[in-house]
Amino acid sequence: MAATPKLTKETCNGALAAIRDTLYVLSGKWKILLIVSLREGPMRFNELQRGLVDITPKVLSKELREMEMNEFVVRKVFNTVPVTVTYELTPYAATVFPIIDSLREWGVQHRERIIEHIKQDNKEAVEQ
Amino acid sequence: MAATPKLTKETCNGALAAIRDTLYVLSGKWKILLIVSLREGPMRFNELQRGLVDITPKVLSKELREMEMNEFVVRKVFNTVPVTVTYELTPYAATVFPIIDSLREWGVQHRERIIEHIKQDNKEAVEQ
DNA sequence: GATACTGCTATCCTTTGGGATACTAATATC
DNA sequence: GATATTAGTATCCCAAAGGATAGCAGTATC
Repeated sequence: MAATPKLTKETCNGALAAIRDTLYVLSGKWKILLIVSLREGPMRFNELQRGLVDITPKVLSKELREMEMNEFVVRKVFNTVPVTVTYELTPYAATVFPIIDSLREWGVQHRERIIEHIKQDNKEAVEQ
Repeated sequence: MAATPKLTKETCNGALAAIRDTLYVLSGKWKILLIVSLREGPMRFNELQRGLVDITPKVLSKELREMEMNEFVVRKVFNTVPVTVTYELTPYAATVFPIIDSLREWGVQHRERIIEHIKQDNKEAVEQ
């Protein structure tokens, strides 16, 4: 685990470039959410679609194709009737878990903070 | 620091919601990059614009306004001639540093991996 | 023969994020 | 009086992301 470098103009520019790279690969509304879903295990196309309410097949298929190209998922076709296709995470996808976990943790705490704010506001409103 | 919960359907849905929240707050092309820039210290509008090449004043001003609303930055106006305005991170902004660091680290390693791939490809091409 | 299931693709359309360019007020400096 | 500086705003515009809807191939089941 690399330590956070001291922040100078140069390391800042390096950080900006690295972060741009990451955001580019994980771009779009769905890729991160798909990885989260697939952490439960391999899933079929329709399962993924039902899990992520509101994603249309067109978009789902596009995102999955991009994730295949980036070696995040492997697509496996099974000779059943009707065919089943599963998508599963690669070991490389596991390298983004730290990102996902930090996003999740922050989201949880952010929501708690918002709720606290609302409680505060209500209290102040009653006191007046 | 919360441990990563075991992944079940329920925790997965909770994770999805939390991550959606986070992505919503950090949405847009620039907010994360602005936080990275401001980690060096308070900066003025034009400094930020020059630092993030290609951001237009319209977009910069919009992003900064949203970040102010989310309590990520504080805007300070100084009575100089001409006026100077600085933006600086709040303590709350520091809570997203773990996200930023994970994005940066992944980006660095991803780039190294890509370069390795290219080297491999060249080697194989020569061997044939 | 109609319907259902799988995993998609095709077409069309809308939204919106964000870029380009120009412009403002207020003062100081040349 | 022209120009530069600050921190923006105003207006227009465009490309891309993504949603809505329909449909297809292949087989099984009712």
